[in-house]
Amino acid sequence: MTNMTIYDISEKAGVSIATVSRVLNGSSNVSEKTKKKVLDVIHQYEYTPNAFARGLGLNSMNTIGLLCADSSDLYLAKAIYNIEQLLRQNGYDSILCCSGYELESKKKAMNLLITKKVDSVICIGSNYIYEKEEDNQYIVDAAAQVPVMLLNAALDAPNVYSIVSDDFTSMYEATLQLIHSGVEDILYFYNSTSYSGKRKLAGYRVAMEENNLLKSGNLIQFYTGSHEDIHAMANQLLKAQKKGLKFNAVIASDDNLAMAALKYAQLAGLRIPEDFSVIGYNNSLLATCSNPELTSIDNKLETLCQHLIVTLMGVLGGNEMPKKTIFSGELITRGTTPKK
Amino acid sequence: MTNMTIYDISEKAGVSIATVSRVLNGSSNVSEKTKKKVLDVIHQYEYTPNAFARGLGLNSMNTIGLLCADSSDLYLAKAIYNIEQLLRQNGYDSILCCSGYELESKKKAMNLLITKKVDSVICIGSNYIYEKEEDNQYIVDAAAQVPVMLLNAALDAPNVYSIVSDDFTSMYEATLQLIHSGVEDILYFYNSTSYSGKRKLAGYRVAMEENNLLKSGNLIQFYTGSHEDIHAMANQLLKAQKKGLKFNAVIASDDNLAMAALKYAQLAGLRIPEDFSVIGYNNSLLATCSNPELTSIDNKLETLCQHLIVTLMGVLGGNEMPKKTIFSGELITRGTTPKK
DNA sequence: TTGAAAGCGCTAACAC
DNA sequence: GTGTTAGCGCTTTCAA
Repeated sequence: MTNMTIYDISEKAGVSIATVSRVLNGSSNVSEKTKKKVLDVIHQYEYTPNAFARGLGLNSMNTIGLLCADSSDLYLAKAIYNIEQLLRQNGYDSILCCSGYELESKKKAMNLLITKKVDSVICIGSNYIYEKEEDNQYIVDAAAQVPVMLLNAALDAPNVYSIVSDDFTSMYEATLQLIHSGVEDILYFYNSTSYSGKRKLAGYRVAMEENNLLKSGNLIQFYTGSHEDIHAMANQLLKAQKKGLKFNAVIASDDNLAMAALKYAQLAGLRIPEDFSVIGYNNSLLATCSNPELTSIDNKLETLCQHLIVTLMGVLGGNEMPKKTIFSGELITRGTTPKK
Repeated sequence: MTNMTIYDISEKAGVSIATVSRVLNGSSNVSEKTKKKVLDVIHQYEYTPNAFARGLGLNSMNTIGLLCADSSDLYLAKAIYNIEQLLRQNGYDSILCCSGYELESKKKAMNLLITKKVDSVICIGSNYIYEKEEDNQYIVDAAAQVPVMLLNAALDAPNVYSIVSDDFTSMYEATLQLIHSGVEDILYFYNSTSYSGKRKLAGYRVAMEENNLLKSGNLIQFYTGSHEDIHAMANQLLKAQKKGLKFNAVIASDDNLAMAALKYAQLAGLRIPEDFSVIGYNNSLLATCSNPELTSIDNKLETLCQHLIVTLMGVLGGNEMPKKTIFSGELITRGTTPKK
């Protein structure tokens, strides 16, 4: 029998609703005898408390809001999965909201989550933080209500906690390594000016400039099309080459773009890695699918997620927690870069 | 100012809470004048109704539960994304639960959703339906409470609605086409015995048997490892070949497995498609990443999702809706199969 | 250790 | 067209 109330149970068990409530919430002030009596009835009727009523009283549903631009993005999807699991292990449920990439729709999604009385919201992906300070106001506003966790992005504001991978250093070192192996005309291929997007670009840029290799601004190529349209990406590289741009390597801000670089090389008849090198980012499934397999930067997503949840649980538990945590990435060398 | 109640608003606007409630819910029985007055106050104070209180009264939160085994699966993630968007367009929110692949954890996740008083639950992916009838009881039980929607799976039970792609026919025709182009030793590579998994296998099997080509049971290879471990998959094929199994084509039950087949061909030094053909399933991002690009079956995920939502909205609106809807897939021919 | 009762914020039936 | 009021099911003081 379902849809029973606490009154039904109290009646069947011959106690008051307060006692039932105490048993339900594990209060210590109940005698073992009555506790057992109540529990028996509860199990017998498979009673489960009404979450709304509980929420109304407590103003919380033990639910965390998950915000992500696009759950079909390989990287974000993986993050969602990890976070979801970890939350459940900690007794929390999650509500997912796919907000899309526009600021306005992000604001809307954020509000929706807040309306739902989530205990915190986790922004998954660096695209939630913008360059202009004013564009991040919606995060600050939300943080006035509940703690806001940022995965792969950072913002210095009250009640906002950032967990990031050190994209700058990862990219810097990957670029340097490629340079040291003798490759000089390295094109940077990216599609996001988000927090992490800028950090990555900076890592590449600094490494190149330190070696006086950033000869042309065209070596930095921004792609604006669909995240899944490998052909469009590859065409952009092809076009750049036809315009006379010289490059014999591509460092990409994600593995999708790197796949396109591989495709470009194939169309241009270049041998990998002899004539042409490619480095991706995220170390996703794509990296082991391609031929040759893709050298890619692993930014330790699982570690980030774990730490995010640890931090969140600390915050919800009323503890002082670090406002920003930084992890290091790691270059996974495979077949698209020259062997040392 | 946040955390205001309907009482605060009614006071400021000089009306009763009932009138505020009416304005909130768009009831027609309010004069334009008072309506505007109330709306002004609401906007001024940025008041938003408490979702719990509303839920308590209505016993609904306009929320749909999404059940999916693993949101990091490329295919499932895409489905989630589509469904999420469509639901929001229809004024519904969604709660995602990643259940994992074990029956027990699926039952738990299903119960959690029901406890949350969702208005319906959508099971995303064929793995929610099992061969044994008793293993599907949890679906039947859930359907006693709220309508259950099945994406890519089917179950004949009250209040359960199935939206499926005709996997049997898709696979049958793809196999036939490969046979007609002169390929005979076709290996079937799969990793799921779910509803749709069985239908796909059957399509292959019938096509092969009709042509007397299913010479060895070993031509049907079941893979049990991780969905993401391309190397393990490829190794299984390599091992089969070394054991003397003869095959010059692989039809896979998803694109991941097909990627592994491509990798196998490369390791075995086979030319594609001259010596070796591959057909995948899902027409995912992977299909355009590989080299050569993968011939794959598109099962029209977006169409399925759209129809699922249309059906769900019908059901929630109290209309009679079809219990089972079937769509056709389409073979997208690319570089891994012989040109006609 | 237990019970009675006052909310929590909203909706909807009913009265005016 | 508007107001009054009785729930919705639970948690939590406060008394006993």
